[in-house]
Amino acid sequence: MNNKKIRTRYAPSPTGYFHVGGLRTALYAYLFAKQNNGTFFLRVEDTDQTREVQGAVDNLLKSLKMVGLDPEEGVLLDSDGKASEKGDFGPYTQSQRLKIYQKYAQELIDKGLAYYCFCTSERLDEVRKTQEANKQPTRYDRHCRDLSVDEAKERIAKGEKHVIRMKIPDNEIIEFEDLIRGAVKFNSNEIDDQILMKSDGFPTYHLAHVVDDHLMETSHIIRGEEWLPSTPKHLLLFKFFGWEAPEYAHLSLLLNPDKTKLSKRQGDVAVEDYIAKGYLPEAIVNFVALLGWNPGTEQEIFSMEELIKEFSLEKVHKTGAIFDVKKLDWMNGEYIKKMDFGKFKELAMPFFSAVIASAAEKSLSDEQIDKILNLEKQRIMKLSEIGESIDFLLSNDINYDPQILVWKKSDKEFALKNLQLLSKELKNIDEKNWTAESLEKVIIEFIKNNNLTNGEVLWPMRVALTGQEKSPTPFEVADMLEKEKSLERIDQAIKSLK
RNA sequence: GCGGCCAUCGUCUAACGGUUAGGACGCCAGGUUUUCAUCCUGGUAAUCGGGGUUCGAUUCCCCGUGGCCGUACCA
Repeated sequence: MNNKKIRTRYAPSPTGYFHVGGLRTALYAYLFAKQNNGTFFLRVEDTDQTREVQGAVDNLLKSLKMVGLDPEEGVLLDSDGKASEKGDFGPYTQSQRLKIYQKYAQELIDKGLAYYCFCTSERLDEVRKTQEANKQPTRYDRHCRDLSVDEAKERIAKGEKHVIRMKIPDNEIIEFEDLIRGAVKFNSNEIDDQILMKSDGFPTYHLAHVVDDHLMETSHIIRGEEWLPSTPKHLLLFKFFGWEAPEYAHLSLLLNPDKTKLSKRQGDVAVEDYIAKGYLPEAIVNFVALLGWNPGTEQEIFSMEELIKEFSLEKVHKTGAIFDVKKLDWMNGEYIKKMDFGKFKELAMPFFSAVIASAAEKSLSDEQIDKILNLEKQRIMKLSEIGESIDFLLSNDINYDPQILVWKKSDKEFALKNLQLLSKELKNIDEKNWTAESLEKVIIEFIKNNNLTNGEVLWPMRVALTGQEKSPTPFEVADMLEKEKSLERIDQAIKSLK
C-alpha cells in the first residue's frame, strides 16, 4: 500500500439510462473515497461514437444527484443544473482527449510495444471463423505484428485504414492482487494483441482507462467483474508506460432472478424507473449497498453516513447477487413509515395528483388530502401505490357485487337490516361531529345498544362506503367522504340489497 | 472451444477450523383488527458432489459439477 491520496471514479458510457448495477459500482467507489477522505470524480467514457445516446450524460448526472452520489470533480451538474466540468485533471470527457491518447499510442509505437495493423474486419472475421472451426482460442493472428514501421508509415500515407495494436509478450505470467478477489493470475499467451486505437482515431477502453486513470491519479479502480479478464492487458500497459498501476477491486455482477446478468428484459434496471415507481432514493441506495456487502452485523437499515462509516471493500462479496424486488419493497416501506409526514406529502403529491386529476371529481380539501396521505403512509410500500386504493374516494360511481356487503359470518337480510338501522342512526349525527373519532364512539355505542357485533355492522358499512373488501376502517373512510356522501352510499347499498 | 471468476435456506447474507449453521426478505400458521395492511408470536427452509488435511471441516487443499464473465475497431 502507498500513501497516495485516495481517488476513485465512476466512468460510465453515455449509452442511455443509469443502470442499478452502475449505481452499485458508483456507490462503492463513492463510499470508499468518502471514508478515506478521498475524492470521487466522474469521467465520461464516450469513445464509441456508434453507441452514443443524446442526453444520456444529463440524465445520468441527474439520477446520480437524486441518489446522493454527486461527484465532486469531473463531469458534474453545475448550479444551473447543467452538465459541466470541474477539476484539475480535465477534460473529463474522453472524446475531448483524443490528442492525449494519440500521443501515448505513438509513444508505444516508438518503444516497439505497439504496432500498426491494416487487417480488414473481413479478414479478421475469417481468421476467427477458422479458429472456431478448429476449436482453437479465437485471437488475432498477429498478421501485421512484424510489419516494419517504415512500411506501415507508407501505407498510412497512402490513406490505408489502420488501427494500433498492443504487442503482448509471449508466455509472461501476469499476477495481481485484487482487493476483493485476492491473487489473480493470467498467462500472457491467453491475451489478444488488443486494439488500442481504432481506425476512427478514438481509443478503445483499454488505452483510455490506463492513460486517464494514470493522468487523473486514480488510486483505486472499482469496477464491474466483466473487466477482470482484461485487467492483465491494463497492467501490461501500465508497465509499458513505466507507470505505477492503481489498486483494482472487481465487483461481482447484479443478477436477474435466473442468475443471468441483470438486464432490461426481466424487469426494471434503470434507477430512474425505480424512482418513477415511487421507490425512495435512500431505500434504493440502502438496498443496493447490501447486495454483496454487509458489515457483519444484523443491521439492515443504513443511512448514507452510516454506509460511509461502515463500508469496507474487504467485506464485499465475490458472488453475484440477485436483485430481489420483494426485499426492496419491504425496505422502501420501512423508509416510508419512518419518514416525517411533511416530507412524505411532498414526495407523494405528484403520485397523488395524478390520480386526482384523472378523476372527474371536485378537488379535495387540504385537510382531506392530509387525512388520506396519513392513512396511506402506513400502508404502502411504494409511492405509486398511493391512489391505487383510493379510487372510491374520488369517484361517484362505485360498482361492486352486492354480495360482498354481506359479512362472512352473517347473511343478506341481516346486512340489509343493519345498514338500515345504521343509516337512521348516522343521519342524526351533526356534521360538526362527523370525524373518525366521534363516529367510532357513536357507532360502537350503537352496536352495543342493538346487541350486535362489530362485524355485523362495520363490515357492511365499510363495503357500502368503499365497494371494496380491503380498505381502511369505515370510520376513517366516512370521515374522508363526509356526511352527505357517506349516507348516499349507504342508501345505495341498501337499495342494492333489496 | 479457450481463459478467468464464483458456489451457505427460494432470495440477500452471518458464522478466529469446534455454533442446536444465526439474521433479514418471502412464504406458512397463530394472535390483534369488521376486512386488508400494520403490529406481535411461532414455523418452514441451506453448507453443490467426491476425495483429502485435521481429534474436528461451511471454513484449508485437490478433482468434478454447475453458474457467471470474457474471448469486438462495445464498454
